Amino acid sequence: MAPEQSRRPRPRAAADRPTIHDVAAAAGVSRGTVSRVLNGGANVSAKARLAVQEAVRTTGYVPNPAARSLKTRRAGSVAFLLTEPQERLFEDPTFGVLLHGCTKALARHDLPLTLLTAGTPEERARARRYVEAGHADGVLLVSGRAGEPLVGAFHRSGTPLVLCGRPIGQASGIAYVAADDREGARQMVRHLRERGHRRIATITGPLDTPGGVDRLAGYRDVMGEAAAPELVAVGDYSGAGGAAAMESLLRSAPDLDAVFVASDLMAAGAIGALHRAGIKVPDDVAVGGFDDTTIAAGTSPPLTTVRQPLPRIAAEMVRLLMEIIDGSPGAAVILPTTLVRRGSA
Amino acid sequence: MAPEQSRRPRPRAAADRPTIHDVAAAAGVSRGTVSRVLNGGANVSAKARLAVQEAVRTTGYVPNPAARSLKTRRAGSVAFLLTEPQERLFEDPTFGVLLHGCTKALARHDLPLTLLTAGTPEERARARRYVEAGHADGVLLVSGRAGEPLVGAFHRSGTPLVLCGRPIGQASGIAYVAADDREGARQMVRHLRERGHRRIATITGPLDTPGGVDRLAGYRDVMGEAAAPELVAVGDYSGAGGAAAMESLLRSAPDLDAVFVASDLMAAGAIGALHRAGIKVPDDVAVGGFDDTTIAAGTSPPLTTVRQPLPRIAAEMVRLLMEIIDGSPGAAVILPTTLVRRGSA
DNA sequence: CTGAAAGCGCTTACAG
DNA sequence: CTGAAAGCGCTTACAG
Repeated sequence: MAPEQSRRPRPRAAADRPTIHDVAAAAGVSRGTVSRVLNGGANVSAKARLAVQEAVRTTGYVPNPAARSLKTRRAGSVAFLLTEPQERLFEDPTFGVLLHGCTKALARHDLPLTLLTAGTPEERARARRYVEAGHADGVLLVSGRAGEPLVGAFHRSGTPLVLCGRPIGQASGIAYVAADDREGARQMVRHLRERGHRRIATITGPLDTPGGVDRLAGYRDVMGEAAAPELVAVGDYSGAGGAAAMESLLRSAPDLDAVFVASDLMAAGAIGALHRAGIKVPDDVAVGGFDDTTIAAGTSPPLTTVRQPLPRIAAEMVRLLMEIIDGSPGAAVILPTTLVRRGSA
Repeated sequence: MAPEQSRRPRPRAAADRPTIHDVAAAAGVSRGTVSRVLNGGANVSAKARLAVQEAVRTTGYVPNPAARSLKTRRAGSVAFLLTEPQERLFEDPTFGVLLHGCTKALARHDLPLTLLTAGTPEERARARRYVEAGHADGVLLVSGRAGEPLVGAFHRSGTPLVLCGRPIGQASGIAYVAADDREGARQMVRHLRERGHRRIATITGPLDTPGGVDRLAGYRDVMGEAAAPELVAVGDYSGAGGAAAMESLLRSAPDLDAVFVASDLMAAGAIGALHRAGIKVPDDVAVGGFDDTTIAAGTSPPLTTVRQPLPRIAAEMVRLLMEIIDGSPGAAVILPTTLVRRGSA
């Protein structure tokens, strides 16, 4: 343990902040009545309500969340948990958009979002301790790999949990929200075929992720027997990994005329590799991506890609989590993708 | 108010979790002794300590954070506040890296990070309410524009606060951590000059941000009288904005032979614009960026840029905030940048 | 509709 | 070194 581990913040300033007692005194009512006004105002006379509201204003009262939490047994916040080893998370705009969308959706319920990252066993233990201490009312879990231990742990402990992406290698009954990865991949590969391409390669995501598995499956659905092994390279969702996979495909299948890449970030890497090899996009090789993040508009040529409705995914994740926290059994929500045509294919 | 605003989570499962009382009973000591063991263990006999530790293990006890918080008047968490209007935040990897770095550094103090975004007045009010309710022990504030109202508000209320980037248009005495933007810009422009470029343009950040102002100042330091007005275009830190600014420069100064762009994301946009104009990078026009995020390695050609030590900035922000929470007066920390040479200049 | 009272689960002087 | 007790600031049956 590093010495800093024991450093904890000191109390804030003075305890001169007004409490519910001060408000009650100012309004000339009991603390119970103040509390009732603050919590929906059932069974409160208009006169009492007005007096309390006025007193809240004049005293500048803000309820103490810890006290409220202690009594209600609700944390009043939700954890957003990223389970990935690398910094890769922040290389790919996908996560940021999701994070932002969840933050916004939660804000409408006045719930803040606590960010937890858990790439190492130590971080996993910390995240679990945090949630199971009751610090969060529920967990939004992003990027779980096959058999992610925290998914199982939270599922078993009854922690309200919603995943982003179809769970792989987990017990059934886990709530999740995902784009229709498989159909999205089909849309892209069909598009490439309609444009006359036949030797269509693919760069997949990691095969222990739903985006890796399902987008490859969609590719195979459309390609059928044309999906030769030398046309498939496994990527890792990074830009550098996309470039490396492209170079490998160029060696294994030099006659390829198109490539479907399972993420925009990898597609940007692949386009770079094609440029360096002196291959023109889309004239020599067409490139299709997946995600439609800001990366897509920025490549040269701009990337034809499959749009995941990320803001909607985030909103649905929050909606589902709220329902589960309220006692619903959860669900799987699959959202449609759309093909976005730009210059690369 | 939307109806969902009133929806709040219900209590978690049963209150069957062990409390400090159960641990005390199991260990055969008082609750006070359990608490002392849990909080550093001063003045506790070895025997009592062992008994308590064993009891904690057998009962599976985890302290209730709300109860602890109520008593100690510490929130036990820190807010990471992003004050920007757009989704732009998540377009630029800079923020993600910072966020990740702060999360990791805080984790070493066992403090979770709560993400707050405040681009609109409504969000600002919410963020302020949140922090001033005592939900956070301090605030890490990123991307404050000149005169950002929340900076002033937190500073005045005595909330422990550390900014990322030099504050502009604020009272003095606000703690911050920043890269040496001005010197970093000088490094890049000097490099371009050493490579023989003379008509060096620049695309700045917004001029109400420190990165906008200070990197432009560094450019002017080196360029001197060669910094003609037609060589300066103001960008907005977005990829599209970088492209637009580049196109504008190409019109105002068609003879430019290099451009220093104040962020990698804008530089990527600028390179795209140059490609579309049929201008070769770096042969016709050299391009230098700023940040050294993952974007830099992904452009074609790879971007020569100025590295901001983002992980270190994050670590220093957390270190400073901890000190301020502990009662220190704060400080300004300026970290050196380094030139990273790749293919674009 | 409202007040008085109990209690959520901790921490921390205060005695001893 | 340790226990008994007070109290942090709320909410919520319970009476009335």
